[in-house]
Amino acid sequence: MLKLYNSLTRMKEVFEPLGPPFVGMYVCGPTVYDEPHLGHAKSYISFDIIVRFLRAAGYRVRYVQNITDVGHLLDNEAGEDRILKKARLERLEPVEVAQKYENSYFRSMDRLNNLRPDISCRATGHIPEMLEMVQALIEKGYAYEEDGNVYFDVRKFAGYGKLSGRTLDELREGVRNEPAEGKRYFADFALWKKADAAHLMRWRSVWGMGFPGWHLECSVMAAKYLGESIDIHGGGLDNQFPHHECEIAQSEAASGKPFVKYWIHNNMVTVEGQKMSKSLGNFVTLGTLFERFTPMTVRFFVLQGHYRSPQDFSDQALEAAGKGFGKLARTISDLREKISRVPAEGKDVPEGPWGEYRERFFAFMEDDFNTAGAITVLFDLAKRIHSVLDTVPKTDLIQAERLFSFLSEDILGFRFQDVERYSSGSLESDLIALCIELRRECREQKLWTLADRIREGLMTMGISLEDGKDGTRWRKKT
RNA sequence: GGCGGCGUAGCCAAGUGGCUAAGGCGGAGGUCUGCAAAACCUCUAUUCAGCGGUUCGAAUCCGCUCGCCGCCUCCA
Repeated sequence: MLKLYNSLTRMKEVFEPLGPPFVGMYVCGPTVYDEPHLGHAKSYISFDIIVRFLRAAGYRVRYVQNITDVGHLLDNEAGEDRILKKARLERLEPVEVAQKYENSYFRSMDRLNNLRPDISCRATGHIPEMLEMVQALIEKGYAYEEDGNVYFDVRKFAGYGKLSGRTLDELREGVRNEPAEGKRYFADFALWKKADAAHLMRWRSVWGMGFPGWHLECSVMAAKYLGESIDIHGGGLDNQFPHHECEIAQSEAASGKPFVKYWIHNNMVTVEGQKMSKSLGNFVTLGTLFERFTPMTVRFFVLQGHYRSPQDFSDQALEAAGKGFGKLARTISDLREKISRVPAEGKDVPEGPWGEYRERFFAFMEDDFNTAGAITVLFDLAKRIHSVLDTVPKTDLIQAERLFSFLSEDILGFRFQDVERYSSGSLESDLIALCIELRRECREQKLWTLADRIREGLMTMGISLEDGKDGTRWRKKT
């Protein structure tokens, strides 16, 4: 029985999808105006785990993620948005900026081994649908037009504030900026903004040339691909208000139906104890991070925390995570060597001698995706496997490999080939075999210094040697 | 200022009313080994920021204090 924390009710609830076995899940994607960073890693790994686990639990998930490639205003008076600003700075078309960073985003997500969404949809590809929703909201009396801008009238929507737990009065106290011209009420938000010719990304509408408000794309694309009521909507905690609050208002006002059954928000990251921001100069892109830590180390690190807890990225913590991950990687490597078998696709879930571990793993995952707890089961299993590696029947080891692979690769999304051997018969493996043979002869003649030089030399090339009873084995250093 | 969250060993971190407070990293000792590495075994928080309260019983609930963080119409 899967329980998950619903931000809407602020409680853990039993997961009961609207139309099992199907699950519709929408996750707010990136605004593609810059390189992906640490926050994206934590966020999208967290949601990847949710998709993977739901599938492992038997659900048929449709995972939709948007790409925000259109105009959201910066604070400045020029009315410039992030993408347009970047386009000006890099001397690119806005579409080129969006494409460039979308590519970069997916490259990084691929390296983290996050599954691609089933539908990746761009805001700019859904302008007609957005215009329809704005029109519908005006016709139903939830929105009004003022000089080419269209605003949502939050006082008409009774539930405004239910997600973030704020009342309009509380919101008013927190107001720091003067409301924009033309708004009837301070909390009203833009559905459509007019744009002059200097604004490169603009579209024709019955209210004149303009561009859509930020919140609109998610309401429209979620409805288009998942229906008016969806099971799960995910995103960063920083988007809970106002973005998701506004999505609810638009969608529910337009459809008259509940928009989302379960809201899931992941928490934020800090860097060496500080908020990550460009102004503090501690902004870490994934490209930079991957120069120092492997994507799997980052994935392991993220999963050792909980998605609803904040997480601090520090060198010390990442290094520790890398070592821990290496231990898991060696386990499956040892296991596969022992059973002379590469992992099969579509593996079964054994009920046999390892069933207890599977149950414990699932119990953690079913409790609001407690990946940290699930990983402890993996370590227990690894320890058990190593203890019995030379004593139990091969059939048991085959089952162990299937289970370990199912839990760690399929569900947690780890990828272990980094520590596996070069394919046999390759130049590398032949050369390494030669070194090992030469070292063996040195050792027979007790030429320890020379033998150690060979071992250390290989070590500096990232190859570690391990002497065992059955001879020397080697593997790529993790 | 308003709203919300967090504070668990040297580091990371799970646990949110009741057996001996998971696990990883690090550290100590041991088995194995020419030495290593890997693996395995043992040990490493009388205690969960502090103080007070509720309870037969609290890291877990309540109050206050201290510290840190997020949101308040850019942000995963």
